[in-house]
Amino acid sequence: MFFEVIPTDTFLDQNSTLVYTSNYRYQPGHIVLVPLGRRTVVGVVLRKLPTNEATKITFTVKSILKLLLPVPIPPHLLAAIPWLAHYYLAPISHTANLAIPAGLTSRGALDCLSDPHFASLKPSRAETTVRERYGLKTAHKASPKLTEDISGGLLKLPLIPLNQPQKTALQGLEKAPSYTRMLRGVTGSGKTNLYLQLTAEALKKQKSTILLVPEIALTSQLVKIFTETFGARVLLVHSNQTLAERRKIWLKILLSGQNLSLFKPYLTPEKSSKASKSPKVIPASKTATEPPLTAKIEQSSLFDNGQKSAKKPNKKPKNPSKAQKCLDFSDLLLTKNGKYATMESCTAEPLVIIGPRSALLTPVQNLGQIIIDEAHEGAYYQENAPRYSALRLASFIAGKLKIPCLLGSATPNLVDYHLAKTKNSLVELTQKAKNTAVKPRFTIVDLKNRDLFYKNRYLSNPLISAIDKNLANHHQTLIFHNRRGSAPLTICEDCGWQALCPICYLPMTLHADGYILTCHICGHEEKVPSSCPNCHHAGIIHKGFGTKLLETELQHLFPEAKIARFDGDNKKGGDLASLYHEVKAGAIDILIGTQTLARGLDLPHLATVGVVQADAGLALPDFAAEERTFQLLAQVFGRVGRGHLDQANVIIQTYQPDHPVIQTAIEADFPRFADYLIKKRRAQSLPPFYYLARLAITYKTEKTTLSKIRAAHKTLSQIKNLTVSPPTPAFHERTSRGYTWQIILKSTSRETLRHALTPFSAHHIELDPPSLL
DNA sequence: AGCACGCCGACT
DNA sequence: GTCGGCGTGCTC
Repeated sequence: MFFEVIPTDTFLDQNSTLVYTSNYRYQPGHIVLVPLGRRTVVGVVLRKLPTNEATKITFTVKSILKLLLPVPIPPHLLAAIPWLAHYYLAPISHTANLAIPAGLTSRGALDCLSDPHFASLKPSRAETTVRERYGLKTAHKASPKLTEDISGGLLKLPLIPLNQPQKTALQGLEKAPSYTRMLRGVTGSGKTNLYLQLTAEALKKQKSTILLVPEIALTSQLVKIFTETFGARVLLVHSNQTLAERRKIWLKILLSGQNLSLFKPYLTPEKSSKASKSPKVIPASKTATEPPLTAKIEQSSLFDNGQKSAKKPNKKPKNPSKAQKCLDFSDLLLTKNGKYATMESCTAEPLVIIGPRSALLTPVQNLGQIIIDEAHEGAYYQENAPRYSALRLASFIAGKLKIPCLLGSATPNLVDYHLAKTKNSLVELTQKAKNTAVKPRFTIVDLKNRDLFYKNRYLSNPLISAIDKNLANHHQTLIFHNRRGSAPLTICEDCGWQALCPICYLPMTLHADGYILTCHICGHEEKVPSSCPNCHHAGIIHKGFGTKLLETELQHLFPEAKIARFDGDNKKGGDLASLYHEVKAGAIDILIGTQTLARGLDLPHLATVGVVQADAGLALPDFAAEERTFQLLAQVFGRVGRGHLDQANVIIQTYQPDHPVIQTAIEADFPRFADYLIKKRRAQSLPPFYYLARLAITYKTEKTTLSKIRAAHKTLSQIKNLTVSPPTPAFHERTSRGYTWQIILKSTSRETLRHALTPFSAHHIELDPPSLL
């Protein structure tokens, strides 16, 4: 039999899959080990080749070496691999990596042999089953409990009853004509409540839910309430987990509700009528001719408890049967009595999986719905290859499984909003659930009017007065500024030398505590030079200002105040949680923060929000700058006026008081903002009216880069229905990999873009970039 | 990723 | 003349 296999960790282009042979009945979705060139890589079985295609094979076919996991990944996940590769013009071997368990890369495959969660699937002498090993209850216990649960005591906490607008919204969502629908609900309108309701309903139907969140923060109310409501059914996936932990969860999801008796058919090789007709076949034993790596893998079966001692490097496998024994799962499933541990009585146990982008690619068997919270968040877009949007992937999966995919946000991305609206799948929740909420009083301070800044150059007089007042009343003030560190630029006054990161060639940010320059891209650190490395002049100066500088200024202005800074710099310290507790308890007077702080914190003692420069984000040369500024401001403003205090005010410092983004953000009028932006986008031929793509070409030398990009430009310019920008140096023009130039492409047809870019698939291609920076 | 193949620059 | 740099292409 011949199988089409998607190899991982290779640079095969677009849709190249490879053909391998085996006598075992592999299923689509099986994760296997295959020889590739001189290497051994992990691959995913896409399908068994039909005989008519198999007979056409002219090349020599190698054998699949081993089955790595007994259960194939679910069909929707398998289908996502070629779909992503096609939709985003990414190498299929890269998209395949997304669907296999964390850390199970070709390089890591050997390590996995010693990973207990992979290796020790073998039962002990006792009658252990795979399910028990993973703490999965067998159905005869779990199943009846579940039904009771839903009608009565399933939920650990009762659901909060929906109010009328929420009920109406729920009905609206049910009526939505497309699988993907959007819930635009203002802060406090009770989106979470709807998510809980939908999840409970899915559980009732024995269906699992994937709930995507931008990131799992310690402070996340959403995670807390879901765990409290659904108990052990909730599985969290997050980046703080070790590879082994994530793999364990991945496996738990895969095996949850699996009927293990299904494995039986392919445990036995087909009583093969000898190697079939035309194609030349290298049997598994022969492929392991030379390298020690192959020999190692062949000898140590994944299911031999990973005893490394059993391996003798350099020793060649003795016979084919030994190698093929890897496929024999009988010891995995055999009980002491020599019977197959059949799981026929098992029913699928529905789960609630909560996690970031990657949680979408967990192997859920009985998926009933996908919910994406804060669907506008940039975290749903994967920045590194393969670049993709979790929203689009979720839509694909939803369509494939004919299940709903719900996008929830107060300030959705324009493209998604427009799409939902035109597809009649937009439901809006415009009322706050609690009527205790107060509308904050907004004060706009024009940064051009320097009379308002005589007390401090960064903080206006009204803002300083407000802080004074709050200190007297033991209320909190939040100072928002979306720039970390002390100063973003360090330059030589004399010769113009600039402190650049030696790796990224981008300006480094001064962190005045410790007097260190840090690259916010790669994390590189170095000391501030005492004199200019270029001209030896002593006049090194720092320009611009960040949160650390504001902290110093505020401490000078209010020496008695307790000040805390929340930004990416103290995030990893782990003290964020304790800091948050202090803040919540009211022990902190002034909070300074970047967007890290803007996200969903509930601050009961907060009376004033001060935005240091509201238009800072608008200056960026990027088509998405306006919507990101609106989203950020809406979030920041939303921190105050939640009904804890009877007074709330927001002070906005800006150079552009009349800018539509600032105006609509103050009025919390998303529809009007969307209307303004959609007109602009139409006029400028930008998304959602045009599709965008970015082609970036990198070479060692500037000369090569230029000649290649010019050639690309010439070719692309000849294509109809395609707008091609002149070649420009990329934002990160110079990196350690070389020089990068780019071309921006626009078209009303995504297909045209894909076609045009296919010949350049070896380069960096980004389709639907959320930003052009 | 690795590895082979092939095309231009400084050397015994 | 060749040794060897890296830029390019291939892996069922």
